[in-house]
Amino acid sequence: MRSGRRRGPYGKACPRRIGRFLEPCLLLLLRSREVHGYELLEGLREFGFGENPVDSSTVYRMLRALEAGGQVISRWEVEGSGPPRRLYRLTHVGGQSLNAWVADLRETDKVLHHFLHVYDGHAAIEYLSSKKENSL
Amino acid sequence: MRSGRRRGPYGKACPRRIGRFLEPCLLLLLRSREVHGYELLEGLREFGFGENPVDSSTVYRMLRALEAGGQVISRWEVEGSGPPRRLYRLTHVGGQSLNAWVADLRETDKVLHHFLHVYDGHAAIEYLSSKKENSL
DNA sequence: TCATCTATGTGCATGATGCATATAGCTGCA
DNA sequence: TGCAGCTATATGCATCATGCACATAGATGA
Repeated sequence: MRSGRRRGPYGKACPRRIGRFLEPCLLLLLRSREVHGYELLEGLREFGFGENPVDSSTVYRMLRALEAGGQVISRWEVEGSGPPRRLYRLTHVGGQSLNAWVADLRETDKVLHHFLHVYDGHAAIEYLSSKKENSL
Repeated sequence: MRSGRRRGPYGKACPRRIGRFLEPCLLLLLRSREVHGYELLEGLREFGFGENPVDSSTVYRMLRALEAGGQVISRWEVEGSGPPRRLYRLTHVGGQSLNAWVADLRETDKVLHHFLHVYDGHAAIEYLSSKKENSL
């Protein structure tokens, strides 16, 4: 019980990830070139979506939402083998959004480090030292 | 637009936090002594819930859920001034849960660092180098 | 022909969380 | 005396992110 996955809010298993982490990962993967959704599913493995894979429907829906928000633009690629692919590329707005995400994620990183620092006993909990007189 | 908060999934604003980060924070704050909910609201400011405060209802509901799961135990404190307080303390199960959370959060930390590393251009995206022949 | 892989997409359910609101005791002020 | 405000806990409702089941459809190979 509780080994990498939680007794999930989502039926069987749910990874403990950063909230909406999928969005900045897609933006980052799209930064260098045009990619289609199915290929992004593979690229996401690199960012913690390997052990806890994200569902394909979530990726496709997120891509359509990003396009609706002007962060990416898509075009159909009908040539080549297999069913047609929708190729996405990042827009200027999407690049700015990625930058904003990164700024937030650096803050998240600080918070996470502080939490682990306190857990490891290297820092006291502030409200405890300021309210020590209450119960000690 | 998009400055620390998102055009929210939640009406006005929603912080980009670690998923369910509230739970391990409460467990960590309860590790050292008995605390009541209202006091935990103040202690949470230390863990990134200062700029984007968590709603009190969320904290109280989480505490009841933790108690239902045997991770904390509560008792009423009727003495003292003000309305009665429900004092919570960590159980052994809760301590184990905290340890499991920390293990997961260290993984989250690795993923986050990798993301920022790639963003800063210090690492290539793996699926790009392995599939270069596709479009380049 | 039929299974399988690639590729995209919709419908539905659930969990996490914010907002509004309720209750109630206590404090202090006018 | 009454009322505002603080402490403290709690419920109802709405919304968003996400997983699961399922649908569609071309290509490939047995």
